[in-house]
Amino acid sequence: MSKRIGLKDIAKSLNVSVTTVSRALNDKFDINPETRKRILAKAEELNYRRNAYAVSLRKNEYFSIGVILPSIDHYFFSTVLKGIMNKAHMANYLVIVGETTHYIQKEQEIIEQFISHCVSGVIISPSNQNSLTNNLELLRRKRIPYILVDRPSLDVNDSFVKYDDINGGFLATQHLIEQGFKKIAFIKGLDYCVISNARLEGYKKALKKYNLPIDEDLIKTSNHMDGNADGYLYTRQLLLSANKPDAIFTVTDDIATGVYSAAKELKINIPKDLGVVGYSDSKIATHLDPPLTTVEQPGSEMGEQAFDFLQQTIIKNNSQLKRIFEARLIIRESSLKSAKLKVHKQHSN
Amino acid sequence: MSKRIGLKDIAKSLNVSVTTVSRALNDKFDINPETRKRILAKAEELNYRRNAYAVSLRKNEYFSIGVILPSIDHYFFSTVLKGIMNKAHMANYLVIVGETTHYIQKEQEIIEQFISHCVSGVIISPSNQNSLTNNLELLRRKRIPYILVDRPSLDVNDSFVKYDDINGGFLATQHLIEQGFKKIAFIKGLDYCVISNARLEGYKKALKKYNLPIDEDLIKTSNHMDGNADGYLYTRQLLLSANKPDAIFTVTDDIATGVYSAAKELKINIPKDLGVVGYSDSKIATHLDPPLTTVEQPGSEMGEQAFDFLQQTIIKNNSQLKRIFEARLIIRESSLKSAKLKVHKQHSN
DNA sequence: TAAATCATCGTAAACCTTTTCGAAAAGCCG
DNA sequence: CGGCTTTTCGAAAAGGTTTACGATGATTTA
Repeated sequence: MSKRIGLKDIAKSLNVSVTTVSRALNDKFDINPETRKRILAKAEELNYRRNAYAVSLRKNEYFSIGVILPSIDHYFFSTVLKGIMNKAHMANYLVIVGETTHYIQKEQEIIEQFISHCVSGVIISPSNQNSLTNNLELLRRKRIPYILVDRPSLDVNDSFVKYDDINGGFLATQHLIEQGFKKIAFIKGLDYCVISNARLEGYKKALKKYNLPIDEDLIKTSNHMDGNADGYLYTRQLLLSANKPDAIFTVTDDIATGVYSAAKELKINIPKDLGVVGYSDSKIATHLDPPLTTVEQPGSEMGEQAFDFLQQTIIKNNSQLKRIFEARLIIRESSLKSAKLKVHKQHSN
Repeated sequence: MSKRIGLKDIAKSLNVSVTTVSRALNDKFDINPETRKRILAKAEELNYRRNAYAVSLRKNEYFSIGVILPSIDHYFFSTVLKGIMNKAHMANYLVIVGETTHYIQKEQEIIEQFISHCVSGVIISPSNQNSLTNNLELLRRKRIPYILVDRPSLDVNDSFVKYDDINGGFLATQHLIEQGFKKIAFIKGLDYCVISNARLEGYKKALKKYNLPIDEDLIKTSNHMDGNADGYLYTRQLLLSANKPDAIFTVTDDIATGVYSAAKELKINIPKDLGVVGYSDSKIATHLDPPLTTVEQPGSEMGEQAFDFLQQTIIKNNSQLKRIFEARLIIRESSLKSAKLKVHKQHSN
């Protein structure tokens, strides 16, 4: 195994001191341009590379950030990561990634690992609201700045980046109402999922605004593991009941795909007999037949914003940076009872 | 800014030496269990965390690997990353990720960054065949082991993990032929894309085996930037020409979605009037209408295998580890001319 | 010409750990 | 009780780099 070559090796082979070599490579002023040239040439010849560990240790600055995501192959999160990495690369930060696969235990291990590796900051989309308090406390005690992504914070001092899910739910539901659907079901996520609850709140708000009754029988809960299957089952159940809805709003696009399957099986036409609106504008949405109306979630933009916030916090010690992305409805065919696509106002309240 | 606390702080507050503290925290044998307990308690109290940089520097072992992918939000790559991270987490390796967005310049920068950060090894899915030689040379000169993912190597000594794309192309085409399709078009990728060429080879091989003519007019080239659009355009072109095919095999599922769009627009029924087979079994495949027949690419498995290979190379200095994953056709409705799903042998030759 | 300035370089400490070596103290044996 | 091992600990070096400081010789200034 060939030893990694360092400043010492260059110094020895040129009969100068390590300091001089360091000065040459770092473009310091107090060095003879002549020897500088010789050193650079030698460094090139020996294929020298800085040892970032030694540099960081000495200068006490660690140019790396950690990113913690629940699931990396989920399209939304992968775009968030893309946004983060894009900005991070430009700012010369190293990006260390950890995937929790929704286990709080793993989340904690990753955080511990990141702390040991002296990350300058962390961008995290917590797996679970309950775990949040304990695991984030680890970072707080170490005074490592962090930015929450797509999850609201429990601590008022936290910085975060999220979507306006309430308004998202509102816009989706309002759109269905304005299209003439009268009985709108909602398939939501688990009870402790704050995002799902926010969308549910928006859903209810819209119903109230248009004086439609809130029928708890039309609100179903998916356990979020296999959205497709849940969507299928609940849709069957809903469409076969006496209390049949004429539209379904789902908390994720994934669930909406299940709605499609059930509708097709029962020979119910989307959108004429059943309006459908999903959430997230995932890749699938445009490829469904008919294309799915959904609420946009520009993950990449959110990732970039998160990195910007983190960098500001690291450098200027800023705190309480918050950004709520506006919800934007993307209207496609699945919700258009009247075939023509009407222009629709995007904001409410 | 509160200073990071180290061994020294614990030592001072307990009136012992730094060595003793280190021994206690590392469970060495020559330490009094009594003092060990005191030290551990103090470490806990002060919320001490190892400085991984100092440890690595001293022990000269760097437990991290770098992963370089062309595009992180591409579903296949995100599953590869998932597989890698899964194994890496268990083996206690830090995972550093870089995304080239298909720029060889960026790929080089990332590699340089990784070298500086003393990664123990690299898993890379190169952006471009041409860049490969130069950029990998950087790693080779530093004797940093690397595993190629989903790209064949130019150097016979390289370790890699890939799919049997030739057989994949063969199986897909053979399946269409056996379903009764006579005139099968192929929409391929760019000319220098080795993967695309392998699938093309399989396509031709199948045609030859069944004594069907190879018609270059039926072979189209997508530039791989917007598969959907290319698929749409070429399909229109093909279906409107005199030399109309009755089936289309595409080099990616993405392109196949374009085929669907065009077919729907021209009111051509899939699969009755047009058989379609894609490649990759991406998320979309099952949600298309009809569900798309495609060739499987279990990215996660491949990622795990890549990590295993890398670890073996790091530890036992192995080389030339190669694994070619079998191609497996996933038959769905888009290719079933005869409605019944017949059992199909998976291997050829 | 003595003194002051300048350009260039080296010495040594520091960053935080681990590890080798040796030292002190305590226990054991005859 | 003298010599032995055993237990427990500390001093110091090492890992690769940066930096404060001092040193040297050359050049300029008065």
